[in-house]
Amino acid sequence: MSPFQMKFTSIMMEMTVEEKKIIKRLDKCDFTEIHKYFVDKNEARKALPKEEKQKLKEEADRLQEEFGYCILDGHREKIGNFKTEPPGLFRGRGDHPKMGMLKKRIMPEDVIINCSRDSKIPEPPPGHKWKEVRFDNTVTWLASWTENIQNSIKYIMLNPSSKLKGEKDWQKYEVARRLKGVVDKIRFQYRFDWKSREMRKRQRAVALYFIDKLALRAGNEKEEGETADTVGCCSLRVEHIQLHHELDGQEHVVEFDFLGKDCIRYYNKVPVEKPVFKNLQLFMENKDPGDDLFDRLNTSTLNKHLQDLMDGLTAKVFRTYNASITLQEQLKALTSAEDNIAAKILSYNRANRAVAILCNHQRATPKTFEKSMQNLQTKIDAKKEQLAMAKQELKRAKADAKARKDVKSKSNVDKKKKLLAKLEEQLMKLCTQATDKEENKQVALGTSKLNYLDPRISVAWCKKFGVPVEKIYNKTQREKFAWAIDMADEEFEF
DNA sequence: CGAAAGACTTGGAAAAATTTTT
DNA sequence: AAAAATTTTTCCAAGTCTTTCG
Repeated sequence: MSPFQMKFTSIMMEMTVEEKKIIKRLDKCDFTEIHKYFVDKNEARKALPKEEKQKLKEEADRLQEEFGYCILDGHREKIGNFKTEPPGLFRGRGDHPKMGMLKKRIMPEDVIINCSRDSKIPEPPPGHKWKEVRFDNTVTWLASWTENIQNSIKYIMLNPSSKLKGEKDWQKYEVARRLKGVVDKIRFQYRFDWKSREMRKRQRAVALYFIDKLALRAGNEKEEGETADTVGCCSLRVEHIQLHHELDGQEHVVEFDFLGKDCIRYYNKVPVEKPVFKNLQLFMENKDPGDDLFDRLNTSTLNKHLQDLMDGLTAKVFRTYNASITLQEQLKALTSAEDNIAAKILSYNRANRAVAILCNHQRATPKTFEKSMQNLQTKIDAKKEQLAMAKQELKRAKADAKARKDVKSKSNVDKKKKLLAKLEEQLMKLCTQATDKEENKQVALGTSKLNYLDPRISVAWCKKFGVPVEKIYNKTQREKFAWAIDMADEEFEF
């Protein structure tokens, strides 16, 4: 049974009286034919002749050109998502209570346009009207509508390459850099608060320790039954941790096991400082598994406290700070100036990976992983064979040169030496690739690279070690991080 | 004040595009 | 030139945090 056959009430509601006469139970329906119809349609599109595909692409480009840009403060800026989302079945992630509900088509009558008073106001499609046209320059969105599944607002906003988003991004990292200046004090403070007479403070201090040490998310409370059951730091429940006085030779170990954002599992066994352990025991006393671990704490009181410690400080700043500082430290520790470019890039990826692991950015093992690993191994074996051959040839050439002592045979030795060196370098590169791939099997690097790592750290590293920025950031990423590429020299320090 | 609404950032998977291999 | 592998882009949410409302 497909996941969607679980939840059909919203579809039943959309059916006409006539349809309801024919279809009484959706779970008894056979959908294989309609499924096949869409699969075939997809195939047909793929099999289209070249010219037809070209035409389709041109049409898409035309749409992008006409609707994909706006003028902000006199500059033409790219829009991130310039189309509304099409109707369809809501999937959601993990065990979502609303899975399979019908997502309705967005009509012009649902859409609010936000633009300048003196701009050319976009025309609604013929025969339609916008819900509203407003001129609010205190917000950044260009259009919005309310989506019918969660009843939340969706927005049309600018692309990350825009000046507006770039400046916001820069600000974000500047806040994180300010945290660097006060983090020692804050750490001292929360250690002190572990002993507070007030339970409220103790919980806050332990939670903050987790957020800082383990890069947990804040964990806002969620409306039950509206979304999948996931948690962050403040919303952890007793059932999500287990205490071990001693485990695998370590003392005071906390075993975390819970579903975080997007239902990604967080599993970790962490030795903690003794007062934390004692406090956790206290927090768990006389509670059921389903009870809140931090019953005297929520994200808004935590953030209020953080605001008092530093202007602009919130829980997520710790994630940004710890991610960026980790990248910087790891790059420093792993990079050697005398390495070749491939080895330096491996070092970069490893530093990036350390951050992704800290932030728990996981991915499913790619479907083709095993095979592609095997292919790589085959290449390595072939290269090794070539190398062995080249070694023999060099040996022979040397013997030959020794016997004949002429110019020609000497230059032949040089040639063989060069070949050998080239093959060795190629083998090294392949092995490096294999290592990188294996270590990256279940780690997703993209999110940290895009959202947590101050791009100036990477740019400075590139400049310092002579690695072209294109090796680290692709075109889109370079556009997003244009501000940093512009700004950072090799001396930049986070 | 707490709850709801609003605005904006962060997230992995799937689709599409591009590159490499056969 | 087709197929396979890899990289990039799109998709569609799901979080965080701020503002507004009752």
